[in-house]
Amino acid sequence: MPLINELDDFLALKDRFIPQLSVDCVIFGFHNQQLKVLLLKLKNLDLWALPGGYVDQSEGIDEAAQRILEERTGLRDIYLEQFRVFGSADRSTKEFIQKIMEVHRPEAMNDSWVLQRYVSIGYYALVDFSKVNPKPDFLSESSEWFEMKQLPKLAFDHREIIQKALETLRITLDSKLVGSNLLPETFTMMELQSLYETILEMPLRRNNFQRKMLSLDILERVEKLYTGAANKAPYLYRFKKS
Amino acid sequence: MPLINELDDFLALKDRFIPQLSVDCVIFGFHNQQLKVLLLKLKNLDLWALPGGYVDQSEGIDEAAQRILEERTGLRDIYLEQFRVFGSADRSTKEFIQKIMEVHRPEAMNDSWVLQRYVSIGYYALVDFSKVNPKPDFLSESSEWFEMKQLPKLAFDHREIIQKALETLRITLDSKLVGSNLLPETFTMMELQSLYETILEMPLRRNNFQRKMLSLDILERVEKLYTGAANKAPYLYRFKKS
DNA sequence: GCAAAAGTGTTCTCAATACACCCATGA
DNA sequence: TCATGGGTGTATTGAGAACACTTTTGC
Repeated sequence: MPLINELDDFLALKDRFIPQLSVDCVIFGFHNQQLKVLLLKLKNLDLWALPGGYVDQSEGIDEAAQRILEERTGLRDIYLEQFRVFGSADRSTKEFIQKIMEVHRPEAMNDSWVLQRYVSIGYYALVDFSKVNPKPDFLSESSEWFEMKQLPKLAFDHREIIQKALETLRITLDSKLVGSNLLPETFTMMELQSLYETILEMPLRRNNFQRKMLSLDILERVEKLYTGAANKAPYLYRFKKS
Repeated sequence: MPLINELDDFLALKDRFIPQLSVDCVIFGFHNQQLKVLLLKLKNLDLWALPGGYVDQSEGIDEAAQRILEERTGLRDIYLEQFRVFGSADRSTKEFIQKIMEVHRPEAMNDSWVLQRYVSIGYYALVDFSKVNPKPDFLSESSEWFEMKQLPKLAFDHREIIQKALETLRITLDSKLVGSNLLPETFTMMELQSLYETILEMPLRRNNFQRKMLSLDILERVEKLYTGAANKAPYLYRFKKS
């Protein structure tokens, strides 16, 4: 069984990683006017989890997060932001790891290094939904996008981590040019506004939003987009390089 | 020699702590119109360092930071904020720890757990300067306040950590009621303004500053302060409880 | 009374808001 | 030509900046 081999191989890597330290990534995407998060379905369990991993002894924590992201999405040089460390004494990681290991290798459970208490560094990532090619890791059977509003049953304290990531995203929304990472190359003003409304969870005024965005001098107009609808064709925009 | 015993005792604590994870605290105080940072002078070295420590297996990271702060300042329930993790692969911790250990126990150097690579969680703390009773730890011979503008030679990447802490403090200045932690119980408007000017490193207009602070509805006037100077006596203010 | 610093009033500016209008598109 | 949604013009509001003025204190 390849599954067991993979787990054994992984458990043998103990010395490669910094012990009791993990990285969890909240990967945000935007699709169909919805803010989405990429989650992994744990094998044989009715539980989902954030993409995560460990920090190799020879790599920095940011590189570890980039590597984990690349492994789960196929994308390089993703926009990434460290936002908080989760390290309270009563983080319920052990119970979940036990559950996971029971499914795979009950006999290896007692002395494994993964059963220790963990401190986890939270990162959030912004990706172009359409470019992501989700890949589950060896502990999970699938990888799917979920709407922020309809998250499934989550393992560990991952619901809290997602919540904190979203709060951070909201606070830094204006200063971080979030759109340039979450939207495709070109987009309409309505899509950009919809993104902001979704993140902030509040309606914005169409005309004022447009004026404000244009006044920031970060967008340039491309051609018009003819959808076939019986109304004025909107311009497509793109973020300026510089 | 008590010094050596203390170090040996400490090195024997290996299993109590989460390995390769440390906490560094940037303790800000305000005195004589100056923003200050509390630093420790490493024994027999011309180097200063931030108060720091390790996370006990049974405590959360926030509690660890609180414990470290209490040990170095004598104060409980300090205002504390996690601001960033420092974990790049090339953090120059090993060289410094070697220097420190050479001074104390050159023969214990090779296999010690403190010589490993470390990931450090940065916290900043805001304290009432006048209430702090600085105490050095067993690796340091003294504990002193330094002006932000005149920091001494610092070990590790502690200069960078202090810099990042200050940047975070600046950004969150308006939303965090910084004054209520850095100033004594009562203070003049001029002192509050001076604090803001020091943190922001920019002059503010006296009259506009006063109006803005009063309009926030977080201050209450106490009695006037008669200094003996030949001018109008300023009111003393205090932060409202609520 | 005078200098010095505290406190208040008033205008100006600019950006965010709100409301209104014009433009393009396909049926 | 009409409904629909995109784009722009303009009045209003409010916070912050800039300037001026009044008040209090000890000499």
